[in-house]
Amino acid sequence: MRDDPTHLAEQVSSVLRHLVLLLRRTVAGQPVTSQQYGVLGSLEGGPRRMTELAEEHAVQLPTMTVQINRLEDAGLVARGSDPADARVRTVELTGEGRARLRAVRQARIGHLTRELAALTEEERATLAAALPVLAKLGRS
Amino acid sequence: MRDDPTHLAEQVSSVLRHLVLLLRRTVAGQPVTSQQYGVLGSLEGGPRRMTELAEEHAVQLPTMTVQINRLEDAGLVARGSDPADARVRTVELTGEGRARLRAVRQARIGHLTRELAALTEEERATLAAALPVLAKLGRS
DNA sequence: GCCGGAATATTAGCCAGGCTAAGTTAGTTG
DNA sequence: CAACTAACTTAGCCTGGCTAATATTCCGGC
Repeated sequence: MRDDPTHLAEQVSSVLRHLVLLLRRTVAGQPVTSQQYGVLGSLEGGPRRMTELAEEHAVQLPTMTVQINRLEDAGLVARGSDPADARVRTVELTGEGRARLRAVRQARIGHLTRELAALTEEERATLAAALPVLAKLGRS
Repeated sequence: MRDDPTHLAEQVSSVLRHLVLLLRRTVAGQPVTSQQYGVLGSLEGGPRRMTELAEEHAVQLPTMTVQINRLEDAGLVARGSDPADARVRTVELTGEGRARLRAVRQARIGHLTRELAALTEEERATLAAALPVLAKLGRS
């Protein structure tokens, strides 16, 4: 019974709770919120339209509008227009936005790297093996 | 270089993002929010005081006050008093609260169980092996 | 060509859930 | 017993979700 799905589900549930709390602690008080960071990340490859951003982040369009408004006020992104379709607004990183993104990413990866460095080689291997499985969850 | 901490950190970061989005989808539209569910869970073993709850959930006391107000309005918890110290308020599950907790827990575990059942035996074993490692993160 | 419906965004107004600062009440201690 | 500390609550602010209601703009059929 040790490896039946229900028992495993309870364990996963408990670990997930731990990870969520950990994330909350890690993220608190950074120069951009985690949502803002996520949006900036989506813009790294070039301008995107509002609908794309909303879908990618699984939020409604008005939510993304507000989010982008804040980022625009902060000078991290700029709105533009699609010459081919006057309905669509595009959003792209400003120089400052790009710099901020880099800095926050570095801080986050650095934090996580230090956590992982505290593990043994074997534990890291175990974790690495499980990542593809975790990535598969919810895709079914 | 495949298993160095920084590279692994980037992968973990990406998987975490996936899991957070997954959780959000899973949780949306349930009869209690995930925070409320968490608080109800803390009360399962009997009455608790406000400070305890706030600490356990890593929020400030006023935040917990509001949370408990809502749960009380919904009839899921009841406030009481500590006879030994009139300053402290205790919080406990009502019958309805206990029933709701059971129902939501069952729904969540069920959902996760179905996800896990879609994996192969081997994938589940890989995941199970990684759980203790994940649980260790952030405890350093 | 233009009229109605679809697509793209935004605005407005609501709710949950965080926070800090300030206030109240009750214990504790010099 | 006066002053401090502890436990909560209230008030006011912010982020980040949502839906419903508006512009605008595009496109297809007549």
